[in-house]
Amino acid sequence: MRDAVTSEALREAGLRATRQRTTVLDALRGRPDAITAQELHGELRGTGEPVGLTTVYRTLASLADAGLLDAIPREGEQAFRLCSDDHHHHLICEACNRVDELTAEEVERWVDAVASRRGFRVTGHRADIFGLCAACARS
Amino acid sequence: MRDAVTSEALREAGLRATRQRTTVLDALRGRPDAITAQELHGELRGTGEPVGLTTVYRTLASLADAGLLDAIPREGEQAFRLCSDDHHHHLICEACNRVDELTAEEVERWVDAVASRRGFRVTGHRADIFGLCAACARS
DNA sequence: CATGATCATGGAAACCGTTGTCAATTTCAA
DNA sequence: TTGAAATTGACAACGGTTTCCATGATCATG
Ligand SMILES: [Zn+2]
Ligand SMILES: [Zn+2]
Ligand SMILES: [Zn+2]
Ligand SMILES: [Zn+2]
Repeated sequence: MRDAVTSEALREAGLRATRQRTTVLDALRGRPDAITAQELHGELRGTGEPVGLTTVYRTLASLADAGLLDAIPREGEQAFRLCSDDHHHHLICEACNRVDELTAEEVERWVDAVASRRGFRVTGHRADIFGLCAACARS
Repeated sequence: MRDAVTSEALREAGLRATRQRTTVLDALRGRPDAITAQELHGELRGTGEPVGLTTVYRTLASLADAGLLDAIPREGEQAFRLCSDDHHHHLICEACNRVDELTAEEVERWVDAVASRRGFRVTGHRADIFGLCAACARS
């Protein structure tokens, strides 16, 4: 019963709780870094619960659609990370791919101010910081 | 001699001022929207100054490297737009691809505050607003 | 339990934006 | 003018992602 929460989350996302999907979602839990479909496929390949590459791609896309994952663009490919429901921004380490969530009142106010000043109808915005996390910077 | 400025800009970027490169850079002048390599290649195909697709790709990449262009990521591909030298953010219309530059003191302060608070070594940041420009919103 | 109807899986092939290859051409300093 | 070095462009290759489709799992319903 170690994946009761996982199955629940999948069902809430409107997805059947298959072995593959719970495996993918479980692999994401507690992981501080964003990971790509290919990387995840590689990691699962070794374990007793492999998941087809196509299925990993599909599952990550579905979970991101459902708002359970954030898509973190990386050089030429796309990485994913479990995220909270609420709107947030990111602190992204380019060395270890760790992603921390940030709330940013000043950014939200900036967006509103700019939009109303220029008659712009906002559908979304993005504000992320790239660099080296404390651990990576020290080495 | 209508492209004296263009040639000059190319040379400053460390690139020879060939017909193809001046054509590409001229096509970008005065254009309010970001455009992809394929789109630009298509537009130039009709004119008397066509440029090979590979060359368009290479030229846009070089100009972006030189800091003359901003790369604006679009669904699965990359669009480019002439930009100013100084650091700035973007107001991006998803309908007409118009891109306006924004300066944002609040954002810069936010980045510094977050970084110093979490011992993060910043190498870059991004803050862009997506939606519909005044013209597109009204239709 | 059947028993279909629907959804999910995964290997292989296709897709598509982009980059590499390389012979022919152009640029530019001397 | 001239030759070394840079540039061009048709074409092939690349790599992440998606599509195909035959097989297998899931889930109502009787
Ligand atoms: Zn790190
Ligand atoms: Zn925000
Ligand atoms: Zn617009
Ligand atoms: Zn900034």
